[in-house]
Amino acid sequence: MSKTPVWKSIALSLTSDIAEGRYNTGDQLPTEAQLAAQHGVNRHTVRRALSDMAEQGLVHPRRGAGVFVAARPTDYPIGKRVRYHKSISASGKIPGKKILSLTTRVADDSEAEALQLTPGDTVHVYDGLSLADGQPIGLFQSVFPAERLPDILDALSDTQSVTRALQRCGVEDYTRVSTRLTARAATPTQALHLHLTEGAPVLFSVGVNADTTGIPVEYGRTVFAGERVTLTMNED
Amino acid sequence: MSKTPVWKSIALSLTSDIAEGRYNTGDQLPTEAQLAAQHGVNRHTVRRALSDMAEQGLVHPRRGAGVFVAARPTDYPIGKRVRYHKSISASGKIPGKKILSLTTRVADDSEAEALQLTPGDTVHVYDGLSLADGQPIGLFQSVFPAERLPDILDALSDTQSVTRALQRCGVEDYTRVSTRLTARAATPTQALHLHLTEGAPVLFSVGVNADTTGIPVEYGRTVFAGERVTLTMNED
DNA sequence: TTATACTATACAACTAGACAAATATTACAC
DNA sequence: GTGTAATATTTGTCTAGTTGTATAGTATAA
Repeated sequence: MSKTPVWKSIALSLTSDIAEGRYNTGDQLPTEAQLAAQHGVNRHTVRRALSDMAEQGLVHPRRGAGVFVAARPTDYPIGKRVRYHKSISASGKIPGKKILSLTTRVADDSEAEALQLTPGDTVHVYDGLSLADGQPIGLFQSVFPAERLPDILDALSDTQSVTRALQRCGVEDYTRVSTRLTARAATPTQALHLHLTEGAPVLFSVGVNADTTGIPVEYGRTVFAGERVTLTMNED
Repeated sequence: MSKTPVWKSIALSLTSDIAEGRYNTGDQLPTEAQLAAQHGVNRHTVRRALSDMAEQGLVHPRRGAGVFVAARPTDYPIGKRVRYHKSISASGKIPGKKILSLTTRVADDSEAEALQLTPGDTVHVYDGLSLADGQPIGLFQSVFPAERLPDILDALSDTQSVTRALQRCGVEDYTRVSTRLTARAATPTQALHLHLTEGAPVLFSVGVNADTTGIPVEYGRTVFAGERVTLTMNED
């Protein structure tokens, strides 16, 4: 899907550098070799970009000396509009949740490992959607050990809150043991739920919460709509 | 009557070659033409197999260069006191950094705010690439207050390490004050550096590090290759 | 008929390396 | 200091190889 040739994006980058005054008229640009290294590309690709700029009269090369800035571009590409993102706290206190399903089944391998269960143990699963101002921002799945928390599903359907449901099941307090994050492309199903186009960037988060004694009580996976969510971590 | 398509058996054959260690991560596979000749098929059939493997993240083609065996996703811990070099070595990979450019300029608004500077103050800027086993995993920009750390650029070009450069400039220790994360689509330039296709999901991270007295010393922005990086947050 | 799997060919885009030509820098004689 | 030769640096050019893409054709099974 990358229609723009590499050399063109390099030419654009250098052109905007000149336009922004990073290089002035008469200045020598970095050598072709340096530019190639900076952009992680072959020298010939840089030459292709420079020759394009030379044709436009922006730079003029001198063999043995270097490439020099000839003039300012009359018009240059301006940066794309910066989008404003809703800032969501990473602590999990997101206003508005919608229950998609509450089920009970056998734990799969990754769930068993995360919750320190033996294969074959059953788990309660909470699938849901996180909302902010009515807009979907996250699609999550919380997995709980059924033996430890037999009544968690009832508590969840009442409160819709993981924290309060756990409290009602005797887990006074819990802490986040681990969190892993990565960026992915939205699957069709995820795109549907999060009102995104297929392939849009999403934040994929996997985490485990444990009670005060260190025993895991929840294994959560969340897919955030990348364009609508910024996770903020404050260490204090 | 084997129903399995030819390209699939080729993909399986190559996959097992990789699994058996006949090709190691980072190795270049035989060229498409060679593989086509070896299997007695057309190059397009080989390409079909390779594109399937690329989708699974097993291999990573580079136009003009060849097809290379991809590395497993790298765990990248973030938290109060994480140091890139240590954390990557701990994951069994060889860490590296590549300096793209070292410059000095006036701070923009967001930088001034993050570093608690007054508008017009100058900053030193370190653009670079983070590597694990030679593969690019992150494209970063570190901004330092010039007045507080006048010699940081020399220290950086010597050590390539933010931690050691700061130490040499009198900052014995530092901690992460804040981190913000979101998912985005790779721009052409970012895709170029990180060896991704344009529009591939990337993790965008913005963070501030402060010294022991709480004064900001570094404002860092990083773009991680989503398919090669998992951020791990350890709460300690 | 229609879709599929594969073949065949051609060209574009990029990498890789080598060497030539022009220029800049340095060392040294005077 | 000045001029000159030697050396290093930088752009220009060439050849070759590799992946990406587009178009057209063929055999086969549903």
